[in-house]
Amino acid sequence: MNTDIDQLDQIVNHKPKLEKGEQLYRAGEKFTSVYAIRSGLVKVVSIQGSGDEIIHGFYLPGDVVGFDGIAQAQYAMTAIAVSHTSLCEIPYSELSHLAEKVPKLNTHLYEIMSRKINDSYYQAQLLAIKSAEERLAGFLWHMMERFRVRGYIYTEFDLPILHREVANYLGLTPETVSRLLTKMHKSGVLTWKKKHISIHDIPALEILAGFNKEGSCSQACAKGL
Amino acid sequence: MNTDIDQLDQIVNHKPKLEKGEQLYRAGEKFTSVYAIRSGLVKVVSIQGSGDEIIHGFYLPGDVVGFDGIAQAQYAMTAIAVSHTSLCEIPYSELSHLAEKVPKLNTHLYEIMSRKINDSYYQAQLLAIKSAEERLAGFLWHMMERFRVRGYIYTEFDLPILHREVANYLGLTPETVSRLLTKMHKSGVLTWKKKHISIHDIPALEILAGFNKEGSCSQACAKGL
DNA sequence: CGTGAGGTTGACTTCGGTCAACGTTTGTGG
DNA sequence: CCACAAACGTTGACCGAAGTCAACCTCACG
Repeated sequence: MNTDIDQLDQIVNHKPKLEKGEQLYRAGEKFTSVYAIRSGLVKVVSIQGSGDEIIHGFYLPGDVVGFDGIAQAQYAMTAIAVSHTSLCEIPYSELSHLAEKVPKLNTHLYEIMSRKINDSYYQAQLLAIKSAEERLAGFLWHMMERFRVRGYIYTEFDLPILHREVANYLGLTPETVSRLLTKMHKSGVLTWKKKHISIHDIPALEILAGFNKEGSCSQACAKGL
Repeated sequence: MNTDIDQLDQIVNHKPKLEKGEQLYRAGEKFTSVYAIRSGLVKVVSIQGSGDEIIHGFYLPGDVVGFDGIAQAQYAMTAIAVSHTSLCEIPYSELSHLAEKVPKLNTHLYEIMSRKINDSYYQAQLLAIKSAEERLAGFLWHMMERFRVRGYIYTEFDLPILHREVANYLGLTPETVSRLLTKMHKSGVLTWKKKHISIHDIPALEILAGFNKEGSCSQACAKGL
């Protein structure tokens, strides 16, 4: 077991930190590696001809980005550091070579990718859910949950992303996000000031996210991610 | 090469056909197999406590469903046959066992899963795109493209799904879908009558889907799926 | 300081959802 | 094979949630 980890360690390159706004990889570039995030925050986007971007996901420490590149041997998306970020580069050729000798690694990779598939199902669900309030509440609840399962403090955390970016991710406008945050703040559910989030009333947040009316399924589903 | 295929053939169970409406697997069930679709159409949904479903994807012959189950050793979604469907069951334990001996199989599986990840990125993009018209046009264009890359006739094809289901998938209402289809029909872009689609004006469809204003990226990206 | 990016708030508009009535197709049983 | 029912599809009138536009505020940073 430990030797497996050791072998993995040998192929990992510890990349220097990325500054805010720097690109990790660009859509269309040759696919070479996946990256494990050690600290910071990365957003994965696709960039339209008009220049604006569509945000497909935010990735926290412990997440792995770059799997979008496997299918076509080139990255399908662009990954950008949202804050100062340090990461590990894992060259794919060496990874798959190693995986041939360590079946457990394959199993693990399948799990990661399967989880990503379920993740995007969850996002699709967020977007298909009607109201803006449910989307935003659902998004914030999901972020909270991600901190929780990682064993971090989850009622208070930093989220160094702009309202504009959340709006983009949820298919809303910054104005709507702002209005909803004001509303949630006034009703004592949570506060988001200066890139810091404090959750005050988790049950209320879950109600806003629409968990109650859908029964336990949605919440349980989301929790699994 | 051929022997690899032979080995794969040995672990595949050729399931009898599924009737319309029958479930292939249910969310929460123990994960055992993935399924390759031979003919017909399968939808993958999550079912809410309220009883209604959220449709996450439609799968055509040649697609493989069931990867949602890997992450947690149980299916995260429910798969339902939309029309009479025949498929191959591929037991996952035997698949991963075989993959240990045939590295190429792993590579292939990674590609399939990576493609699925990109697929759901594309759906998220559809949902995040503002207008109902762009969503519907984008959806229809994408279906057409899927027939095209499979080498089928792609300006005429059967799509045995209800308006209600497309609406659900796109986060719209059946009424809106109906109105838009009427509009597209009148303007000579395409016709969808009796579960049969005829595309008359592909460039017009692409404009409706918003490909022009986003430059080549979105279209190229979607094509890769 | 001043400047510019981001956030907030308000007035107005619009797209698409809702509700309801009606038309059409499908499938079933007599 | 027809008749009926139920599900699906279409169309219209209306309404509300969220987008747009604009003005103003706040804060970080040079």
